[in-house]
Amino acid sequence: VYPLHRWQAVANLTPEERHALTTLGDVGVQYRAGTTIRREGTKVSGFYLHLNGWIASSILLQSGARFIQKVHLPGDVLGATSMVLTHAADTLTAITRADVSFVPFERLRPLYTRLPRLGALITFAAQAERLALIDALVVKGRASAKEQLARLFLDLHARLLPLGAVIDDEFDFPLTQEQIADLTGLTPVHVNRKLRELDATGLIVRKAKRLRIVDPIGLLAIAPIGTRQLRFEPPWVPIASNV
Amino acid sequence: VYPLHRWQAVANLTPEERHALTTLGDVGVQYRAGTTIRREGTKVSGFYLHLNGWIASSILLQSGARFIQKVHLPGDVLGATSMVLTHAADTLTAITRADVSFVPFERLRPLYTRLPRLGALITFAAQAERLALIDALVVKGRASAKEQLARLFLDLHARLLPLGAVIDDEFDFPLTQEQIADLTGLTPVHVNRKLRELDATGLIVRKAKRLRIVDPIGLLAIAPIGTRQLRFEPPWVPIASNV
DNA sequence: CGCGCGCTTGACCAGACTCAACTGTTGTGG
DNA sequence: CCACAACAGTTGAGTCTGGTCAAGCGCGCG
Repeated sequence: VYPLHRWQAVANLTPEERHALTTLGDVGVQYRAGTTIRREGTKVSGFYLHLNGWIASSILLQSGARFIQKVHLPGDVLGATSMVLTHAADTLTAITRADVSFVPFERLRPLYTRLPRLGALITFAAQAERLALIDALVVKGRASAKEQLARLFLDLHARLLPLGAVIDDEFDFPLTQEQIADLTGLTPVHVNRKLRELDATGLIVRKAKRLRIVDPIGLLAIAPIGTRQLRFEPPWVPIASNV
Repeated sequence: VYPLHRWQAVANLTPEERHALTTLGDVGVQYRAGTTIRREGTKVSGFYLHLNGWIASSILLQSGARFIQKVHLPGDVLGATSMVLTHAADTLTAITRADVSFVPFERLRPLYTRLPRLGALITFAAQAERLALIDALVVKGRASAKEQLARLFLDLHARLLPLGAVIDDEFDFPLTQEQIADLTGLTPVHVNRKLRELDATGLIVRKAKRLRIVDPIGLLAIAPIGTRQLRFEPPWVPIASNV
């Protein structure tokens, strides 16, 4: 089932809207770890709702290098940027075993005409993702390797929290160091060194695909940018009719 | 007047829609070069339509460093990401003398309810910007200084073209090297060296705040990523009623 | 006409990369 | 249940891209 926490964090959904969102996608499909869900450059006819697991959205450069634009978690909307294109902009790869639900683009059309609030909330989601990208860009542009890693861990922590996947500041962390490298734009070797450094400084503990944030305040002090608070029901979103 | 080319490139607007867009903003306000239009962290109540000139959207890091997230050109929508926040995410600064038209957020609400196609096109615009950010992020993450500069020039060239501001692959280029540095995440000194290198290689010519792309093919070969073609009237945008 | 900002250049430094070897872990098939 | 292959992680040595600091230059504006 598609979790609605991302939507409910920014608006009170009417039963009708909630129903429209939960029935939006096809039946869930499971992918094994390492499997490709959708490849960059293929024709696109829809996007995906993220039900379960971790999924990477990556892009290839002319040089053949790969960059992971974002690690997606349950509740996210996947591959929606490609709705302005004919061919997919990014490759979606299952990091762990993962479940997604496909949504043909056409199915959005009635949302805009019949449930304008949802149309506005789709804009909201896009803008929120855009903001996250701006932050990522700023960090990539002006922060050191260690600062980037600190931000990555805090970001994942904050996003896993509403999923109930964080216990005592510790959570499953399935990313390999190579994937962290593709995510930060660093090399695997350098990622390794800086990770051990963070570890040695007592800020984090890594063990068997789990990560524990030992010193959240210390990490926050390193992080190059603050966290953002999304606005609930902003004044441009139409008002719910039947609440 | 607010130029609609960005919108008309992706959809056939009805007269009603065109009217709604052109009457969306307040009367234009002019800012002198170097002036701040809106500062990061201040309360936001609306966004801006970009009428004229060059405008930078920048963000400060904890360290005090500045990063220019994007250079905006006429026809752009400015500061719209902050519509999901209470306080502005970015600072808008006029690079040249520039004109903008303010739009209170509330004014978008009737667009979603009464002109659902425009609601969908606002989502479209947000997704297109998001895509541009993904590309910028990928480039920042995996490209060398020279590659980044090549991409910057090609990007500006492509965006200035529909404005009629490019003559014989030459256009006004008001950015200082310090601003280019803030835009690429490099230092002004390094920007200078790489610019002269591009110049010496015969790829570009700089003179008196103008830039000429001498060897577009050569630049394209250096650029780390291709250009994207936006889809016209994608199948999720509601169909125009009275065309 | 001169002052200041933006551009240029040089010398040196450092963070991150490359290459390469080695270790530990995991999962799989005999 | 063990052997081993494959892969992830670790470590070291040397290099290079880009950063830092500092000084000089020149155009354009007041």
